[in-house]
Amino acid sequence: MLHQPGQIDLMFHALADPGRRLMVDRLSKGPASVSQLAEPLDMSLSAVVQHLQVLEASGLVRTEKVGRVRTCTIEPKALSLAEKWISDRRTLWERRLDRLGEYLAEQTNEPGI
Amino acid sequence: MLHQPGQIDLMFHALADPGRRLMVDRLSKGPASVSQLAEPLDMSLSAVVQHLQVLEASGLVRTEKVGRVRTCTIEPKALSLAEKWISDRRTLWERRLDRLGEYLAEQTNEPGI
DNA sequence: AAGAAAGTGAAGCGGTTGCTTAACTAATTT
DNA sequence: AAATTAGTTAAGCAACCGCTTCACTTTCTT
Repeated sequence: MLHQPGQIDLMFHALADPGRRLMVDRLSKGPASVSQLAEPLDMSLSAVVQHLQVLEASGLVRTEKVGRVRTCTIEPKALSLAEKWISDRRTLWERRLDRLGEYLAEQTNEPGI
Repeated sequence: MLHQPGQIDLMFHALADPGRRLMVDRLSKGPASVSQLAEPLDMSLSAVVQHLQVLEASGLVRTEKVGRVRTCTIEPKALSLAEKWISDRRTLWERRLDRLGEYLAEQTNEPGI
């Protein structure tokens, strides 16, 4: 997956919509056609196609059309990328907290107190 | 169609904006005041405050005002929650892929072929 | 060949978002 | 006490989003 600038923007934008997250959730359980994706989604098929375009543009979902049915699958590498963005920030903060804890422990164990 | 958004909705909505992600990024390096958050952000202080409200409502950022300065910190537990949402879906898919691989290997090693 | 199924594209509409400016409060400096 | 700093709130506006309907194509099924 080529990591062009803006993919993170596209992915987080794509994940911001509850309907699209529901589609990702469905696809995490296995491939599905557009109609299958639409089925639990109280909206028109057309709306689902539009959401799908957003997901595909973000790289989170890959689709292939065979005959008249388009089959959709999630792209785990793209999911990892979003996951990593969050994880990187979280661990940076937690490392900072750890250093602070060590420093405080050091201070209170100082012999001169 | 107004449905009560849960924390996951609020968090992914909050993370969808590049400016807010930049604020989270800044806060991952340590606490900051509102003005410090605004400094690299080519927009008015007022706009930054509004972004901050979105981040705080989502639980991703905690703030505390002392005197006239409000200090902001990120909430790693909230970050983990978003991280876990993605991770859960990704690993579900990857486990599925693994099972499929095992099945295929079994089939091609079948003696009767 | 006729009809149904699966999806696509365009136009349009109302609600939401991100931003601005301006007027304001409260805390700190001078 | 006056000025400055730090932030807050409200009003308003342009752009964007999610959705609908309708017209359409392509691919199966009968």
